[in-house]
This record gives sequence, structure tokens and C-alpha cells, in this order.
Amino acid sequence: MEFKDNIPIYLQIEQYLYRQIAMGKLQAGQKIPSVRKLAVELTVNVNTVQRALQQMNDQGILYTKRGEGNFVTEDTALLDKTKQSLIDNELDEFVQNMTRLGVKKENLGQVLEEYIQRSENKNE
Amino acid sequence: MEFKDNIPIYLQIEQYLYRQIAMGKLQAGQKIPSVRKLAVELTVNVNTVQRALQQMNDQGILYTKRGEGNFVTEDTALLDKTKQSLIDNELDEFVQNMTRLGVKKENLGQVLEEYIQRSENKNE
DNA sequence: AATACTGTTATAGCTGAATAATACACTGAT
DNA sequence: ATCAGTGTATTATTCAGCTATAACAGTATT
Repeated sequence: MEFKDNIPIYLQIEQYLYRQIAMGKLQAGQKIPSVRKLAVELTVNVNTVQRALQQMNDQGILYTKRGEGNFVTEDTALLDKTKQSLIDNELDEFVQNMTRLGVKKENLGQVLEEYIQRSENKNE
Repeated sequence: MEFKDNIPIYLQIEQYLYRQIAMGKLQAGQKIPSVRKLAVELTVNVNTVQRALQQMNDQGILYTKRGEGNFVTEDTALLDKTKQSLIDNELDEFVQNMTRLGVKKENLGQVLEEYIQRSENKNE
């Protein structure tokens, strides 16, 4: 996997796993790949994977069965809440960043629409 | 100034200056604060400021008169292009991130609208 | 010439992120 | 009991980012 420079890899791994969960590719109770498999898949050190998983463990999104593996929580309420937070945070940051670039809230919708129009034209 | 952890400070300084330019608070040809003043303002080391400015220099957004200071380029075409890029990059990332969270392009507009509605209600 | 601004460069030291390598500990199947 | 697959922990090493401090170099004003 390719990682951005300038952002710690373990955070990007977290983000990657969160997205898998948000997309439903990893579901409640499901086992995730072992730390060693992930390390190989992501071409990253085991310790780095471990660090990401520990955090998600602390956050309650994953739980660990020693000797067996890591599993997505079965707390579906927490999962739903987490998914919503991911999206809200994205929206938050977007609005804030655009505001800081001088784009006003009331124009955001139109700017976004125009952008999507443009990007669709490129693909045609 | 407060900086996010996990993103190099010199990049955040760049971002800060780019925003000042995008907002028109720093205009073509205008002198920007000296490295030492910036260092104090931003509570950061001179070398860190220097690093940010060097990059912007390389990118042509600033030019340096040794002994006098740093100035915003007078190439207004470049400035306009830069402003547009900042916004486009923001849009790019937003669409990409939301897609990775399972929100489809065709729903983005509505999701954004709803979010803005929600945030406006909070302020009332 | 002196002073007070500018930008520039260099050194040494600290911290966090990441790696490699190794070992330990637990679980489940053979 | 053994083995293969899990998570966990330790150590040593490298590197990037940042700081503090100091020195050097150019410009403008006095």
C-alpha cells in the first residue's frame, strides 16, 4: 500500500481500517487479518500495525483474543456512531478548510456541484 | 499559533500563508513579516519558518530580497492559479474521502446541505 | 562607520516514527 | 506434546522534524 508522506503510517492504517468498516467490508464481529498478514499486505513493520490496532482497541472498535486475532466489535451502536463520526469529521474539516480559503458556506453547495460537473466532463 | 500534531509544522505554516494569500490578506507584491517576527508570532523556531518560506520560494509564490524580506509574487496569473488549485485540491480530497466512506457522488450535495442545516441549528 | 533591520547557514541535541530482529505467550488443531 | 498461527514486548538503529544558539551576509538609515 502507498502511504502519504507527512502523516504517520500507523494513523493511515487506522484510517484504512476505519474505512473498511464504514464501507461494510469489515462487519461487526468479523475477524480482521492477523498483524503479520497486515504487515506484509501493507509492506510495513509488525510494530507499526500493532500500534494502529492498539489504538483502535483502546477506542473500542476492535477487541483482541490473544492467540486468535483481532475482531471488529459487536457493539453495533458504537459502530454506527463511529461511521457517522467519520463522515461528520470529514464534513467538518471540509467546511472549515473551504471557509479558510474564502469560500462562504452559502456558496459551498454550488462550488461542489460545479466541481463534480467538471470532473464528470473529464471522464467523458 | 496552535499546530496539529501529526503534521509537520513547516507544512502548516505554508498552509497558513497560502490561506492568507487566498483570502487576500496578503496581496501581490506585498511584504510578508520577517522570518524572526513570524517565528515569534507562531512560537516556532526560525529554521522552521525558513523551511516553509524556502518551499514557497521554490514554488514561485514568494520571492526573497536578501536583507529586505520576503514578498508575495507579482505574478497575478500564478496567484490566481494557485488559489484555484487550493480550492480544487480541497474539493478533490473531500470527494475522495467521502467516497472512501461509502458516500456516493450523487448524494454528496444533499449530505453537505443537511450537515450545514444541522450546524446552523446548533448556533441558534 | 555604526546600528538595526533583513535573510541564511551551521551545529548539537531531543523526540517521535519506523524498521529489523528476536523472543515470549496464548490458542487450536494434529 | 508438538506445531502453526495468533498477539505482545524488547532492543537497537535510522531518520525526519524541531529547537536553541550562534554566526554570517546583505540592506537601509542614521
